[in-house]
Amino acid sequence: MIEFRVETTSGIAPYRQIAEQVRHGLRLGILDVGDQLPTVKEVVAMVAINPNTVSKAYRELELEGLVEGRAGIGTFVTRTLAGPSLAAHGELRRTLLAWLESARRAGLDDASIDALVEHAFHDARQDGVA
Amino acid sequence: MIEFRVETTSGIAPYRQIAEQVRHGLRLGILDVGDQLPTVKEVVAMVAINPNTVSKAYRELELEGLVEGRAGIGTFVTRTLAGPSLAAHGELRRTLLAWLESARRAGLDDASIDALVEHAFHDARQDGVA
Amino acid sequence: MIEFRVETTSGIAPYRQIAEQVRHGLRLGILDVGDQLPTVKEVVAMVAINPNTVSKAYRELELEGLVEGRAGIGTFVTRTLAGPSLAAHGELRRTLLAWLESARRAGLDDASIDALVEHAFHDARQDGVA
Amino acid sequence: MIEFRVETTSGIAPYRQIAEQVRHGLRLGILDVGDQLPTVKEVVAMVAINPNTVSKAYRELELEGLVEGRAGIGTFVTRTLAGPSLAAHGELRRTLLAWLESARRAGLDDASIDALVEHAFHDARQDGVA
DNA sequence: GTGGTCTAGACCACC
DNA sequence: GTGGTCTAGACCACG
Repeated sequence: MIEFRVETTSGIAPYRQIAEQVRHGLRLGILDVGDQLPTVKEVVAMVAINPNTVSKAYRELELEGLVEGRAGIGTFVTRTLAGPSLAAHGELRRTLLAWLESARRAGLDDASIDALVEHAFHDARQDGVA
Repeated sequence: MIEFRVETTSGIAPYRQIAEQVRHGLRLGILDVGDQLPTVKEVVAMVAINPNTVSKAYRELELEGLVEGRAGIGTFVTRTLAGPSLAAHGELRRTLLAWLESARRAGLDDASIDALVEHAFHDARQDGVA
Repeated sequence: MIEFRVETTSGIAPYRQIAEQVRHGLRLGILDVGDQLPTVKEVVAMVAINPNTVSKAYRELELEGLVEGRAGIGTFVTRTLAGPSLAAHGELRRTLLAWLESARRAGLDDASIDALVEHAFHDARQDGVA
Repeated sequence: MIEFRVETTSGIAPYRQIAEQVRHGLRLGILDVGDQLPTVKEVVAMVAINPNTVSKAYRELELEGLVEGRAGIGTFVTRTLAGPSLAAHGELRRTLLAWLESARRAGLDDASIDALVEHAFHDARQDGVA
């Protein structure tokens, strides 16, 4: 069962965080077609937010055609976002974690790592576009 | 001169995006003590947002003691966030860009890369905490 | 300015009725790119429903990429659904109204006309599919 | 035997869709006094919904005095909604299908046809009322 | 003032 | 019990 976390200090609307975490799960193969999402009540118990906020996230995913709510049963995945590249994730993940470890050893804290990553990715995308 | 970008679709308040980009610049050594931030007018010309929004971002940074507004002149950096680890950034950045390149070659699109990175980092932090 | 109507007896959720009427307007050329939708408050004054219900309709349209809400200004059309067939609408509309008139003269009430239309259209779609 | 269809995406409660389709049948002469409706089990096999939902639709029709449930046997039509205009339906239907065909030839898709029909009918009723 | 979001509580439809 | 919807009231970000 996928687990949700909500950072109230991030400035990102909780319903967006929930929806994004589902999309990430679909992309990483953690969630697959037919899987059931936690019920609204279960999410509420998990992260202490209002049921309507969870419903809003699920409704948005439903409009995107990713999940389907079935009254009285729950909400289920109807489409995955995982591509053929999924097989490569394991190796990439290992390399990335190794990089993270080296950054930590070099004395970078989480905020610095975030800054470095976001900056590098932004530049790379610019290059890709150019 | 630091450049700002604002993603209106991200769901993050524009003033937060501006402030965060300044903090990143301070952390990465792109901005240093004494440097002048773009004036409100310059930012407005750069990213097409309301001047009040820019002022709000600068005010927040001033409250954090990172910058100082001098009436009629501009806003200046008073404190940096770059640590001793700054020297290691160049090498880390190169390795990270290489990783990014390998992810692209493996067929991952931006969204998948985001998902992978966020997931790996979250796990790593959990481990660190544990 | 497009006008909304909400039938509370139809069994269709009001927010769906609002959204559908906007889509129809986009399809019939009544609404075009750049046009402003009524503000939430104006709609509330028009049809006496809760502001949140209107927001829900507009948000759904925004997720579909049809409109864009700009804080402090209003909600604006960003994409039309009108196709090249738009030019033919005038003539088709006239013929359809003539048919309606003949049905009325033959003694059909609104309910019978609805039944006849829905039945004919359903059959026609089946044939089209087959 | 009348056939039912249920659109789960329409936002209309399934029990309303079933009941409405029976009323349409009564209006178009497809169902007549004495005819038996499909049993709940048959409907369930036809459209894959919960038996309770079918029962609710039949109960509503019974309250309207249109059908009568006979325990252990089935549900039977007790009143028709077809008027004297029924004789004219054939010709009207043919003309309507011809109109539909011309709309298709003009390049309109189903959604555009829906928009045009609903808009024209709404206007016509307004005129009639006025 | 406008849209965006969250909370709280309620009712309905479906299983 | 589960999701879907509406109402009411509140706060925030933006212009």
